[in-house]
Parts: sequence; C-alpha cells; structure tokens
Amino acid sequence: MVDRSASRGNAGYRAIADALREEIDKGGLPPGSKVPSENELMSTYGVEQPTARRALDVLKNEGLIVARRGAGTFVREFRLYRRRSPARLAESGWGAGGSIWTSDDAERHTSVDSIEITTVDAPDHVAAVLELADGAKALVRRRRYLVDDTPVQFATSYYPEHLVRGTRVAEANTGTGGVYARLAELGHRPVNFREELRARMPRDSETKLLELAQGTPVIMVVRTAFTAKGQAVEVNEMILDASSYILEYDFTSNESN
Amino acid sequence: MVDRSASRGNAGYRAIADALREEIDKGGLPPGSKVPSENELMSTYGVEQPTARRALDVLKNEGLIVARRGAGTFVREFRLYRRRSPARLAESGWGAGGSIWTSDDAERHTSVDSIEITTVDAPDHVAAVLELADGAKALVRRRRYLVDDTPVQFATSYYPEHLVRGTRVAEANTGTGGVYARLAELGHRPVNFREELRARMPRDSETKLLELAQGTPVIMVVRTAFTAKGQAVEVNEMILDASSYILEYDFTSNESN
DNA sequence: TAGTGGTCTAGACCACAGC
DNA sequence: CTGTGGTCTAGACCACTAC
Repeated sequence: MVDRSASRGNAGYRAIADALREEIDKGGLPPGSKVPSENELMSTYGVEQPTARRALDVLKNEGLIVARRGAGTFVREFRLYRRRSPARLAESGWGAGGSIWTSDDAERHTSVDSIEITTVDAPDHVAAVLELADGAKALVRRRRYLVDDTPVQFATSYYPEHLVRGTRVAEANTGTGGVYARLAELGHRPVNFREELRARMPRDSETKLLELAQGTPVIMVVRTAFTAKGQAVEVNEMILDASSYILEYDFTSNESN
Repeated sequence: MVDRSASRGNAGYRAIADALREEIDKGGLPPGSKVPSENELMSTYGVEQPTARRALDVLKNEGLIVARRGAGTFVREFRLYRRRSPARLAESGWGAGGSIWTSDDAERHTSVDSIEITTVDAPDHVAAVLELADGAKALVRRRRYLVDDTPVQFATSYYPEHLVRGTRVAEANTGTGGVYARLAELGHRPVNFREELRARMPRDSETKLLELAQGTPVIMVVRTAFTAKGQAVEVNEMILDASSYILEYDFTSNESN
C-alpha cells in the first residue's frame, strides 16, 4: 500500500480533470487564463507527473484547454464565424436578430489562399453524383479560406470537365458572380442545392491544413448543385474547423418535422 | 543511452499511431476487426506498455477505434442515420438519389424515451429569442431519441408558457401532427424556421446520456420556429451523436454562393 | 537559468471478458 | 485462469518559453 495522502489527498486523473472542468464551467478559470501547471497539480493532488498530465490530456481532447510548451496551459478562447446558407433568405430578414449564438458582428477579414486547379479522375462517389461516364474527367478547384489570417476551411469543388473546359471556371479568377454565374452563362444555371453534413475528428492532414488544436472536430459539408433539369453540375466538399463556425440554415415550410 | 532496437526498431507513440491509422485507412484493418493488443505493440515496436497504450489513445481520440476491456481493441463501425431538414423538399424529389453518403435505406426502428415536461425560468439566451418578459416562464419538453435502441439525440424544447398553458403541448402525447399542429390551432402556426449548428466535443453529461465512445463529437442543432408575424414560438436545442448522423439541407435559390 | 509541457522506461496492481 | 485494457508510481531526459 502506498501513502497517497498529500495536500488534497488521492485522486485519479479523471477526478482531477473533473475538478478543473468544473472550475472552467463555473467561470473560475475564464477563457485565456492559465490553468495549474503539471507541477502544481502534482503537489495539490499528491500524484506523479504522468497522472497530472493525463488529467490535462482529458481536457485537451475535450477542446477546453490548449498547452503551449514552455509557457503553460490555458483555457481555450473561441471566435465564431457565421455561415448562412440560403444567404438570400437570411438577408431578407424575417426573425432577424433572433439568433441563439452571437458571432462577431464586426467585419472580419476573410481571404482565400492557395487556389489549385487540376483535372483528375473523380473519386467514385463524386463521379456517380456528377454522372460522369467511365473515363470522363473532373475539373477540381481546391482552396483554403482564412478569417483574420487563420485558416478555417478547406474546400474542394468538382465539375464535369467537358462542361467547363476552356472557360473561366478553369481559371483562378472566375470573374464577377463566380463559378455559378459562369455555369449559368454556359446554360447550366444551378438552382437547387443539397448540403450534406457530418462532424468527426480530423484526419492528420486536416489537422495540419487547418492548424487545429487538439480536441477540435471538423464539419464536413458537401454541397451538390443541380440545374433545373436535375443535373448535378458541382460537388463541393468543404472541411470546416468546427471551433470557428456556426452554420445557419433558414427555411420556410408549411409542414415540417 | 538505451537500446531501442527491437523487432521493428524504435518508434514513438505517434509513429505507432500513424502506422496503425494508415493500416486502417488502407483497408488492412476493416471496420470491426481487432487491432494489435498493447502486448503485441510492445514486442512489435520495442516499447513499454504505457507507450503502446498512448498510441492507441491517439486513435481512440480520433474516433477510429474502440476498446473493450478484457476483449481487445477494435476498428470502429458506423451506422449513419439521415436527418432531412425541410423534409417536404427532400420528399418532392429533385435530384433524388444524388447523395454523397449512403445511409441505411432499410427502415430502422426509431423511438423516443424519457419524455420530461417541466416549467422553468428559461436560460437567458432562450428567453431573449422567445421575447419572454421578466419572470415569464417557459414550458420545457425534454426527450431522448433512439435508433435501433441506441440513443442518438437528446432534445430540449422551450415554449412561452403563457401560450401553451393547459394545452396538449404540455402533455406527453401531443396528438396527431405534434406540437406544431397544436400551435397552429392556437393561432401560432410556425412557418419560418432557423437552424443554427455547431460541432464540439461532448460534455461529460452528454457522453453518458448518448453513450458516446471516446473521440465522438456532438452536433448542436438549435431550431427556432417563427410565426408569419415573426414571433418565435419554439426554441429546440438538440444534441446529436455526430457518429450517427448525416444532416441534409435542401434548398432552392436564384443567387447563392 | 528556471519553469513548463512532451516523451519514455520499468515495473506494479486492478477490473473485466472469454474460455 | 489467461489475456486484455485501465490506472498509477518513480524517475529520467528533452524541447521550448520567458525572464
């Protein structure tokens, strides 16, 4: 038997994590503040360093704290950016103002970097939706979105190559109105949209691309754009940093749910 | 210096995790299959047990594997359930079939348990949206949704208490057409809807309620229902097991990005 | 230089599943 | 009973930050 009676007695790493979490929830440790170091936890709870560390690991994986080597561990701060989907509805303003979460109303600087345009064999699930014949190619546009110079989204769009060959859709600058305006000019105006969403923990490559902190999920949004005839002309796979986004969908209905 | 030259030489826990992840991605370890035990990893990579364990912890936190004490650690299997939001649109079928992810098309058994109805002071952010005067109460309906007997969602709905007092909205069984039909009869038909979404790692209570595996995010969906006059008559906060859901939003637009 | 987080060894004990 | 995952001690070394 081992003597575990230190300052605050014996405690497992889960109990330590619970205590810290409660302190954070309660506001005793506000966002940005420093949480006790491993050394402090060791003496406070009478545990060894690996145990103190594991307690902090729990909260890191919950996305509540971030560690900065040499500096300390801190309660995480969030800045949320709102993405409105059928943008036209939201702007026309019924129920405007009645939002549950607040996002930065002040304008934030958004930009795009690293546009990359290639022609590839589309992945099977994309080829099926775009109804690409065997061997038909897809034009791919990849780009990363930044808000206030931090990456928040990585998007990959697929188009049937034979529809957009030699047009501005295949250029970095697609002109006013963007890709959808160009598709409309080509006789393939997108009018119906489907967005499918999932959330999951990121792959390693996504963690690097979006510079994600531990414990940050990603939201996958796949938008498919259809013409009036029902033909899919775009599949856009977006990977969003879940800690940076609120997604908003507005719709009108007679019977719903 | 320590001799780390075992079977496959020295490797940090990250390298071991990377190797296993690659094996999973590549299909060498299909969903449901058993991943090497801690003992096997120790001899394969020439590390001690805590190091082998940490490698597995990485993948658990990524939601790729689940451990069953005494039995082993296994590659995770997913069963996705599709939630369509403006349901009427999806059913009317433009672009039907062109979905990126497949969900179980076979009927699955869905049910609700533990309905709980109370009257409370609404949280501030809800009171603001429902425009509740100081001291005005809210009726709260809480329930948990199951699919094939596993919990997938926990929902909390708020209504202005003075609107629904003494009606079937305050009863467990709300009758055909549900709450929205009752609200319509009361002269408060909801016609416009806003859904706001976030994804994050679960709180401890949510992990228990939804029986979430490690590395499983939750999706918070907050639906606000507005009458034609723009009054909010319901706020419904849903917590979804992200590993069980695909969310789908269909909409029509003339200009949309 | 002192303090902080990050990694690892070496060895121990416990709880649980499956045979 | 054996093997598996889960927890913990005790002590070491490294990499980085802030002063």
